[in-house]
Amino acid sequence: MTDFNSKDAEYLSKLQDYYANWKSIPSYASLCEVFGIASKSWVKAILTRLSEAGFIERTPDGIWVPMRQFFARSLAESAVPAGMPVSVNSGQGELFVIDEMLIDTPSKTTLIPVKGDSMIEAGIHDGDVAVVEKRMSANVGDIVVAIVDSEFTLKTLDKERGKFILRPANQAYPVIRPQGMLEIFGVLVGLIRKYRK
Amino acid sequence: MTDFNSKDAEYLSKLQDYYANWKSIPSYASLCEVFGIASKSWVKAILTRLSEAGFIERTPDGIWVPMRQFFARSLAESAVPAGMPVSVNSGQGELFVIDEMLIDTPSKTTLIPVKGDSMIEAGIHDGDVAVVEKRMSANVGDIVVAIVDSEFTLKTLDKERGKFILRPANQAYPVIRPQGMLEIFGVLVGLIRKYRK
DNA sequence: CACTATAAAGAACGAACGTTCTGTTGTCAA
DNA sequence: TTGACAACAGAACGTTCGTTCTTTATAGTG
Repeated sequence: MTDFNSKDAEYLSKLQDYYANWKSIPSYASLCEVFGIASKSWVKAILTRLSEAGFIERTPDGIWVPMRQFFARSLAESAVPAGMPVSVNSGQGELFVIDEMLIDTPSKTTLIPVKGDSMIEAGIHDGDVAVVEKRMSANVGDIVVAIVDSEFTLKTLDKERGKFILRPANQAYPVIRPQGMLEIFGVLVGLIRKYRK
Repeated sequence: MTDFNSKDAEYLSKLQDYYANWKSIPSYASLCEVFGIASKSWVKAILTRLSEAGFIERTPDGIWVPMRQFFARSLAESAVPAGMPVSVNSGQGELFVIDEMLIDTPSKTTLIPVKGDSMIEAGIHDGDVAVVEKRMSANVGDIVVAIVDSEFTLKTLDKERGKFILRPANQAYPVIRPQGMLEIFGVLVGLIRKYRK
């Protein structure tokens, strides 16, 4: 048994595509097709290495399922894809979310914890989890996740004298008028909140 | 093959208990234990009747999974249990929610669509889905689902001169001072919102 | 008492699955 | 040229699963 290597990174990528919208439980035979190989035993060897590297794990049923960090490398550090059961650490306890509506474009949807209360008047609180669909463009009035000073910020998209601005839903926060191009990460499509017990 | 009968209602009840916090995929052999019988073929006959009655269905993998109305009879019409993958029709699209933290007491947790804006200052909007843990009692400061005039209402629990009152988070709504016993349905433990696309 | 429907047990069988072991390439360095 | 190793392919085996068929026990009814 060898270690995780560059070849395994290819298989990891294929497995990510598979898990992004899996409709059936993976078996070694079906994963042969996913990997494009013919050997069940080699599939097992690959999966074993991927699990030793911490990307997947086995349920008590023996089913290979992805772990939290499975998709982490391809996304921002705080973002986790929806469209499949993933765990998001939002304060205490874990929250699992599957959104059927989002399954169509699963890799485009991420969950991002909300920090601060700049959108509190829109009912979006500190600690809420935002369900965000990754898109480059948005419409005026949409609540968007924009990248300002290389940080995520959640604001309402608006237009002022022909230029896009980011409007907070909190009087205490200033309107953001970005110089040049406005970099939009995605559009808010859902929200999840958790009350402490 | 006979129709759904009273005996099947017993099995339905046992199946509800099983699905409330299933940790493994059901097989005919494992469901023998759930039902307390020894015959796989009879398990299949039972499941077939339950599916014809609309309580469960089979996935393309052949796995028996509960349908939406599976738990409906034991709960209020608008309430659906969390703790397992269920579908909640909240406006457009379906929303699937599993909450690991709630799995411990799954049958006690329900999802209830929020109507009205009496809690809007607490960031709870019309159309949001409230995750409610069914409890008879609550603490002052908790947001509770109470039954007032045989209707669900979501308010903050407070105390005034030794008596419990229900305080809305909206100036336009009055404080509710129930006569006699205050009937509490449950405590708000989570919130889910969905923005139209 | 005989008859019949219901409720369940149990055997039998093939297909699918996971696991292990052995065999076959291809590559690369010594 | 040979040896070693990585990257697979494929056979073999035991187990589990779902399905179907047959048989048995129980309860009710005329």
